[in-house]
Amino acid sequence: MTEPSRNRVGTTEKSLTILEFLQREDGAGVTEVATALEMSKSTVHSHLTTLVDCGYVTHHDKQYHVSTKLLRLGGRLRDQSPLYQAARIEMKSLAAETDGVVRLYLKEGDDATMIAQEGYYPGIPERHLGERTPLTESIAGPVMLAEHGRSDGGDVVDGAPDDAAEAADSPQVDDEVRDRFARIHRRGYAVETSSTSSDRTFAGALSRRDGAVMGALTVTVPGDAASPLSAGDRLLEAVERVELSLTSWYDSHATFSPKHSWHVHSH
Amino acid sequence: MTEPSRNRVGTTEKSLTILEFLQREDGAGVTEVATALEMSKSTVHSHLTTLVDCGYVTHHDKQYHVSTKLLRLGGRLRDQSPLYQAARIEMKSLAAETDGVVRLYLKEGDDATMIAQEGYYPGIPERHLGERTPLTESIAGPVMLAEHGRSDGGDVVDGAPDDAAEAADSPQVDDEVRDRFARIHRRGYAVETSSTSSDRTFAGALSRRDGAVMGALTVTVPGDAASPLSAGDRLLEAVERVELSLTSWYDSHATFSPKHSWHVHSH
DNA sequence: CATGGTCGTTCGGTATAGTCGAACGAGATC
DNA sequence: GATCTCGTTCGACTATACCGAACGACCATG
Repeated sequence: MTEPSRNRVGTTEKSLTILEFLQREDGAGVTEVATALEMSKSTVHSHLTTLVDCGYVTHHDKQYHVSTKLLRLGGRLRDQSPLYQAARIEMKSLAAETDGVVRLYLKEGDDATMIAQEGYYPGIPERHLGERTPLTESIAGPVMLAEHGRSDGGDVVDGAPDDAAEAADSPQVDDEVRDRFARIHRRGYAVETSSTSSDRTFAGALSRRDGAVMGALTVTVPGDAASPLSAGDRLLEAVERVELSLTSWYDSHATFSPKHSWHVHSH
Repeated sequence: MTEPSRNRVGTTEKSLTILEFLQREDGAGVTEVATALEMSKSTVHSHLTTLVDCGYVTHHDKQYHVSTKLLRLGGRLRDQSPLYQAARIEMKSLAAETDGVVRLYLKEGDDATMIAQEGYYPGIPERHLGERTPLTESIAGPVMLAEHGRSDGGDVVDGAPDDAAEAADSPQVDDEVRDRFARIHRRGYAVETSSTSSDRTFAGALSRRDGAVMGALTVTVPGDAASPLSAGDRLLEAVERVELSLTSWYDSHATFSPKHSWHVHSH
């Protein structure tokens, strides 16, 4: 937030700060924004009218709210991503057969972003659309780190200075992480039981044929589910089918589309 | 787009234009943006670095893409909306029982925005998350207009100068619109058969207890579905349950929260 | 009915900062 | 190794974003 490099265009930065403030506060008035962000009322008013004119903010009854334009722009990004295109069908059938909640994560850098969700039951641990969590948290991350390590062929923990190394920076947890990764490798997926509820979550990594980890697929079933065991096996089937569809997508789109490298974010 | 009023902060407007250009083009380089938007390269570079620093754009391999931050901000907006909170559970069960695709629309002004989707089958008419369509198109709109007219008690077509009046501005289609609305009133929901495929879509309006139309619920089933008749009845059940949950939400949150008026947009 | 308070909005002066063109360096292509 | 293209940096100019003050509306309160 505080300027790390000498970029430019502080005006845009200010507008986006106001936008995110409206997001956090679920709407606000002019003076409310001005006092909170320590700006003059007239400046805030200018920025808000600009955001309204551009369609990012609505202005009803002296209250400014963020509009659905952000959802529209973000939704188009998701709908166009090959990962979502490849996973849509399997997410639906996986959720239907396991009667659980299926979530699709996109790996970007050292974080995992939840970009799609299928199915719902009350009491499930909340996870918001677009929520970004570090790879070291919440099974979807570790399963990708483990898969990333396996694709390199060597040991992950004390191997190359990788993303995975950050997950095992403290030596005393080396064995623990190593064991966890070994278990993931053996089964092909990871399991986690919720600490608050009795829900079980199964997670599998989605890799391209060249080994690049693109994301992860997750299915959460309630503790009193009919057959919690088969959920893991069913997840593996879904993962394989998604990967198959994913590689076929890349094969068909590999012909001259340098623009659609679709951010592998490998380093 | 072209300045309708003398607002302010043209810089922000320029940044957002660049952002939307990246959205449309699925990523681009500096000069590509500069030539397309008729700006100097240095200016574009400044704006892009700012957007990157704020997290709205990623910068990999000399290509700038919009990031998932838009999805995150838009997703939080959706997840916090009472309409989505009230409809989540019913959307899931409705999709499971009809084996179709359930969509939730939010009424904002004279448009309907698709904010949630549950279920999927290949070949379904595409509709993107956050997509905004006029109320006169695509059943979700008309069903809201019809419900809006009913809540006013009078005839919609030549009644008060309302939102609905715009749907019937041309006199020769008055009867057609009136008949359609009457049919919707009689059954409680609207039906539409896809012109391209044989899919059938059932739509019902979601109103608050005071009569304000908040949105619409939609279920699309393939033409060769098992029991297409029951989908409409099942939809009605879902609509009633969502409305029940919605009014209870407003009752519990009515106690001093002027900020969460949640844009009824009735104007 | 009057009045003090709050809020949103408008207006013009001033100095900040966003814009532009030119120049530099890296990378690819032939 | 030469030439083109692209991304990035730098400095000067001036457009323009910022601010404070003032105005009008709207609610409470006396």
